[in-house]
Amino acid sequence: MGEQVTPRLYRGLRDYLPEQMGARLKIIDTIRRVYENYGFVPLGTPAIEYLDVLVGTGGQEANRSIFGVRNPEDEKLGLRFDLTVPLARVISQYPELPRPFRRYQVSPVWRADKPDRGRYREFTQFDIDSVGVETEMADAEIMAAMADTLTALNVGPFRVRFSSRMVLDMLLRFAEVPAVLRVKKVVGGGRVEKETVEEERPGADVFRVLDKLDKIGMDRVRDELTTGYKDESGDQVPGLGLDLSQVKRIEQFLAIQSPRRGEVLEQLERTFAGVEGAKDQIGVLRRISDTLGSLGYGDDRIAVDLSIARGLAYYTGPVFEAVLLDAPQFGSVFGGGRYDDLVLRFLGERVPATGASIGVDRLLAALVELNRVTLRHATAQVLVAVMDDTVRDECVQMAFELRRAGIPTELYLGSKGIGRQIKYADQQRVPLVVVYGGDEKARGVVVLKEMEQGRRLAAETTSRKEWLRTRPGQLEVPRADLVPATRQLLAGV
RNA sequence: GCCAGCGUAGCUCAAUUGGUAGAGCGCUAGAUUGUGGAUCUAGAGGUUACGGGAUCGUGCCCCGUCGCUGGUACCA
Repeated sequence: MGEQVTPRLYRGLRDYLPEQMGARLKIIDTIRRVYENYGFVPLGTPAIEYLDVLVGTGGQEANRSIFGVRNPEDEKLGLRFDLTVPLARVISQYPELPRPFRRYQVSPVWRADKPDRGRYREFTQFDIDSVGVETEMADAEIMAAMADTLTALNVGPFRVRFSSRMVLDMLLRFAEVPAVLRVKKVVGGGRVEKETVEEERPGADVFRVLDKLDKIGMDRVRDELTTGYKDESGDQVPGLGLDLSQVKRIEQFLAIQSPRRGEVLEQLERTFAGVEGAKDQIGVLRRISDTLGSLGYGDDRIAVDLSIARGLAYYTGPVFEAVLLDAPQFGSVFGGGRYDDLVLRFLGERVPATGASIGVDRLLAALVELNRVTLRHATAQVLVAVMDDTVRDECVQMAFELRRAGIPTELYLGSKGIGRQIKYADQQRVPLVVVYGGDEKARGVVVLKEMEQGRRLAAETTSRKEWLRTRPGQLEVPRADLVPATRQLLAGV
């Protein structure tokens, strides 16, 4: 025999054992129902794409943490890192597709990042996007679908928040932040000698810092915008070198907060009164807010939050994200926005598009933590136990009667005794067990065992004799009534 | 990527100043005359992450690799 191989999983990847997989599929079904209710149509694309399709000809795969793929022809291939780039390719490749093209797609994506709590190298995204629509009604519709999805998923209280990339661009103008910042940065440490170098950073780097506001607080944000600071571990965090008047204006902007959407927008309009183009952009947000309001999406579920700074490189208009209020540590479970440059790379033209993406795995992790999903190993509602060979044929018959009646049923195919069989059902949380042996056969009945009820009653007795005598949670029905009696019991479970 | 800590049975952990590994839970089988729980009995399961070094001798010390955890950076 050859050398044995250690069974193991590449870091950042997971198996989905039946319990988790069942819960995932349920989540996916629920989301899909909502998306189809909005009339989005399904799309599928391959996991593997040409590298230049993924990253453009610039070849920045290093900082995009793409997994490469080796093939026999030695071509430059990679695994998709999101579902939006494949969508852009499809839009460009099939001009015959109807516009607007409103599609949903649920697929795994891969990123070669450092795995972290709730962050994996393979994870599944479920996206909706509307391509070819200019109107902000499309953005409002995406947010409504986000809210409806989270409601359908029974995640508990949540908040969808939105802002706009344009608003943040205006902030740079308002605070007079230049397009290019010169940043002093310490490199090295450890075995390499430390030295200070100067680096050019885009003005939009300000947003990267603002995004940390929740996490590190205003004092630290102020430090990082100006001179930098040393954190607990002694690491020097470089500052962006802004001056105090610039920071003051940014703080003035960040102070615009209210649980009421209308109020935030009013304040913003006042603050940005002198900024060119501000009125138009704020008008877009106001129309979105009004539309949502008239549809019954109140301030409790959807809010305007100017601190959202997600994914700026790529968005060109409204941006949205959703957080679970009972599980804020999971961050944004659902996010998106408008990105009108989607197809530029392929077609050289602008095609307006807006959409959102929900992280199925992060969501499941949050729901497990919140105790809002039941992890059940079994799909069967009924286990037909087999007492011995003399009743085997009839047990097989019964199992198929139940299946043909549409009741998910497992027929016990192992070789253990009746006690083990019931334990097997117990461990997998199969709610009902059919027991049928010589006694039942002689009397023309079957025994239906309600496992959950038995579990409760078992706690009340310590004597096995008593436990066996009462046989908690069992009832006998005529053999002929198997299917209707089972159906009735399951309705009560 | 960087910093720190950790890595002993499926899980949670124990093992006195270095003297060649143990418990609970779980699992398996059985008993309680055809029933989950409780109880009782028995059993399986570990090259102490991996590789090297120092030592008469190491789970324990040193070096390296890998993995995990926390922090930090990154996150289209």
